[in-house]
Amino acid sequence: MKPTKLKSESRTPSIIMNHLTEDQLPKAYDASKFENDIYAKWESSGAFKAKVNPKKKPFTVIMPPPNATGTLHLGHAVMLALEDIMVRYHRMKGDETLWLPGTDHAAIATQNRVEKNLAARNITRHDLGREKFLKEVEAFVETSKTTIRNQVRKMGSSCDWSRESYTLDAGPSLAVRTIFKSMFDDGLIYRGNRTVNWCTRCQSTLADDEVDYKEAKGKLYVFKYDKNFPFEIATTRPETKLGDTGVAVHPDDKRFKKYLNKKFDVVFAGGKKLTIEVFPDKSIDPAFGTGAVGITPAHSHVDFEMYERHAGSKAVREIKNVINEQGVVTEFDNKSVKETREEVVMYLELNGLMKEVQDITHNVGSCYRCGTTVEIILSTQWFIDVDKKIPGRNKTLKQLSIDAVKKGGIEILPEKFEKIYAHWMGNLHNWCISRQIWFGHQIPVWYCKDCKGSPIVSIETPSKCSACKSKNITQDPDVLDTWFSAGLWTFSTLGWPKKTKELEYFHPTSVLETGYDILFFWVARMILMTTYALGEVPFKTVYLHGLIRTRSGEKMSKSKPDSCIDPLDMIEKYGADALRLSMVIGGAPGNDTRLYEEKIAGYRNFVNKIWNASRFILLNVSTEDLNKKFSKKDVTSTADKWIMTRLQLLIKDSTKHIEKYNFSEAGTQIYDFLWNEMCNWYIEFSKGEHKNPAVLIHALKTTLKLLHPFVPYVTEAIWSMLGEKKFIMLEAWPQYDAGLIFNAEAKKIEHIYTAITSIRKTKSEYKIDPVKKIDATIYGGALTDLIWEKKEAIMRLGNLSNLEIAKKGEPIPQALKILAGPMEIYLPLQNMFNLEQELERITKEKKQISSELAAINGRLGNQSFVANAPKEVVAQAKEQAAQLTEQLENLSTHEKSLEKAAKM
RNA sequence: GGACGAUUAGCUCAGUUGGUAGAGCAUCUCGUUUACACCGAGAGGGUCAGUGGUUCGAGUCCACUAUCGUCCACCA
Repeated sequence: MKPTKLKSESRTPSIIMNHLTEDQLPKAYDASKFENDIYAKWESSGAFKAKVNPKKKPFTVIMPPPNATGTLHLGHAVMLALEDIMVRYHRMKGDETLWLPGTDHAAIATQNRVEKNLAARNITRHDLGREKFLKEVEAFVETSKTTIRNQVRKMGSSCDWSRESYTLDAGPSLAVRTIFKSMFDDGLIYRGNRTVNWCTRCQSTLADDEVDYKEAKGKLYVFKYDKNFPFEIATTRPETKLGDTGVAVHPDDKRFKKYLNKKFDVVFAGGKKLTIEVFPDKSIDPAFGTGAVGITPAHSHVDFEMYERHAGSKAVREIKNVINEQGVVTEFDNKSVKETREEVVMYLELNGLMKEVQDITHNVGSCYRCGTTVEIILSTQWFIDVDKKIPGRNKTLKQLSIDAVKKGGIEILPEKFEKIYAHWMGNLHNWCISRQIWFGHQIPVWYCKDCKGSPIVSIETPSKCSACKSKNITQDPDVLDTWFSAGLWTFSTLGWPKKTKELEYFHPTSVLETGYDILFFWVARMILMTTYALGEVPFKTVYLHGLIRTRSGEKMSKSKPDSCIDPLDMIEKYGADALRLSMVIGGAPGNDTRLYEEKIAGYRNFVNKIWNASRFILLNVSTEDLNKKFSKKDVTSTADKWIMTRLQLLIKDSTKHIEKYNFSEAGTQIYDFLWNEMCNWYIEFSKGEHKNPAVLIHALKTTLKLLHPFVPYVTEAIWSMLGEKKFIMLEAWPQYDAGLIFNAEAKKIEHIYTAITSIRKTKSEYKIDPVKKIDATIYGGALTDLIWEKKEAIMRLGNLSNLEIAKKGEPIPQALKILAGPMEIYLPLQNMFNLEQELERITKEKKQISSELAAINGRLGNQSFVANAPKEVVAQAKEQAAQLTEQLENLSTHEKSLEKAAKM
């Protein structure tokens, strides 16, 4: 980026560095006047763009693509804030930094949304037909994408828009078909007739982790199929019993031994004839229910697995759906599940077959997209087999995915999620990837209507059947699970399956940052798909952030408008910088954080503080000062040395914390430095005789750079006012400089601060009007020279009318005496002096010091402590004890002299 | 049922190799002195959930208990 480019695009507020007056610099920073302009300048300058640059180290973040369903919420906002911090930091550090934005088509979610919109017009997707419906969806997605893009910009996200991607784009779609074919050829993708989770509203399958289990009250029915059946079974779903093929019991359960492997022909509700074979299975708990379980292989995953285990047994070989895709019980009266259940129960009761009905609570599965109760039905679907060895690799997909994390290729932060990941991955079985909706990547499989041979799996649309050459072929109508394409996201966005330079340079990506709630849905799928496709990890680090909750700890939800915060409202009201800080500071990685408006307002105040610190400096330095290059020689006074020392430590610590992903800690430290050390002390010092423009400017500029990843807008706004031609976002990250560390001076100046604080505190204790100036005398000891140097500041900040300074001297009667490090401070209060009050104050202080001293002496008296503790800890304790002892003696002397004076 | 996390000031939360507790907000007192009232100065407020252990020393490590929460499993 050439700095000269800036001028031609000057659309920012017309703030010119020279001749600044107070009128031109408003007292309060108004974010809304700056943010959009600054973003436009950044973007049009090309500063966000990354290119393959072998001379630099790449730093790559692929943005988790927001769903194409609509608007940005706080979950996106926190993600964008954290990623932008990482990205801006690395860019400043000099890495070639790519942050690639995109959108996810979110198959079911988006289709549902559009269907809902159509319903308002009384149209169903079937009225339109597949082609027209998809056009509706595409139109909707285009609008959503525009909305999302603008919202991502609002947050200040420095992502490379030239590489924006969408899961249904040609590139990612080709990647999807390529992987599908490859996995099919490897035997990892297969078509099978198995039980699946079925949403009767979405009319589609759901993967196991797309089912939410909610606790619900239900009934456990204990009954016999008919009078001839020898014992009772128990179920919560009597209507599914119409599909029973057997009864399983524990092989060692004596009660049922005599019935084992026997067949019973029974007549069940509605005259339904069933053949029930009693067979053994070790998974049955004899203590639960009746110890006998009716097996319904078509409507229970567990029963289906039992079917697979006992595939040789006639009892469980026949499988039939009794519930269809609409949730209608076809093997009864074609009524709903609920109605059928009632009728079956009534039948059992009327015929004396029901032994008892117990109230229980159990978990009921529901669709994570629409909340409808999920039915388990038998269906022919496409699956990924994670337990099959990959040809030529001698490992299963599951093993590959577990090893990627366990063997250290991928680090998950916070670490606790590594265990959770491993556990989940270990339990993964078949991943059902076909969905019976229209929107998404249509499965690249064609069937020949003439020869009915094997399905044709192809990357490109075939024109004829590969077996019989018939042109009478049709594509599988289903689409793929949205997470299938999302799983390819780190590399499908970089051009794969082509061997692009980008892929080689930017992949594996550096960090994947996302909410822990999609660890399984997405992160796990990415690891699985990427290690399979590329033989390398998709990312080196996974950073998981927590959920943003309301003040009372609930999940943010649009149905609760009172506590639900809209990020765009907050940006408008307080600015993006404030919103970013409110989500980043004050929480630990992976922990949920509560957000509420006062918090955001608090960080708005901080942003304003940055503005005003800068404002002070701008109004108190000259153009020449701003143009001058900082040199170490400019650091002259003790206060200068102090602030420089503190600044170096800040650079060191905050950088360390950012490197370790402790953004909250880094942000807090910079916040404290700016507000407390810069503003409350150094700038206050600078108001008098102690102004040093070079150091003020250098400290400000360095702090702004450290702040920039957190609050990009306000720092950029100020940067241009400081006469800088280049963007702050392109400045180099500050480096720790040991040459600017002045430990001795820094320590000395802190004694001066203690002195000022003690004077203020004592005046306050004595209820002296702060406006009223009083006299003071300081016996400075070793600090006497420094006190002379800072006399003006001490007087101004302590609000003194006169200050006498001496190295040491006689106690002053009728005066308050304060101890501040090695200094003795006397405040002669003349007529305000109250002996009793002063003696009381001294007693109180002595008591406090004594107890502190006792604690330290206790430790020092402990031989084990002295022998075992590190010597610097012991030395520190000794020094502290000496200091406290001295203070105590000093106070006692003072006390005695007061008493003596009183007697006279 | 299994696993994990949390419990620190009135509220929201920090506290990263164990060295003797912090921030913001809120509260109280005072104050518009050449950036900022979206401010400044000062104050009060915590036996760090409980019990025990390791240690010279524990908010921090270990064990158990209590309460709350999350995830996984799904007993029909």
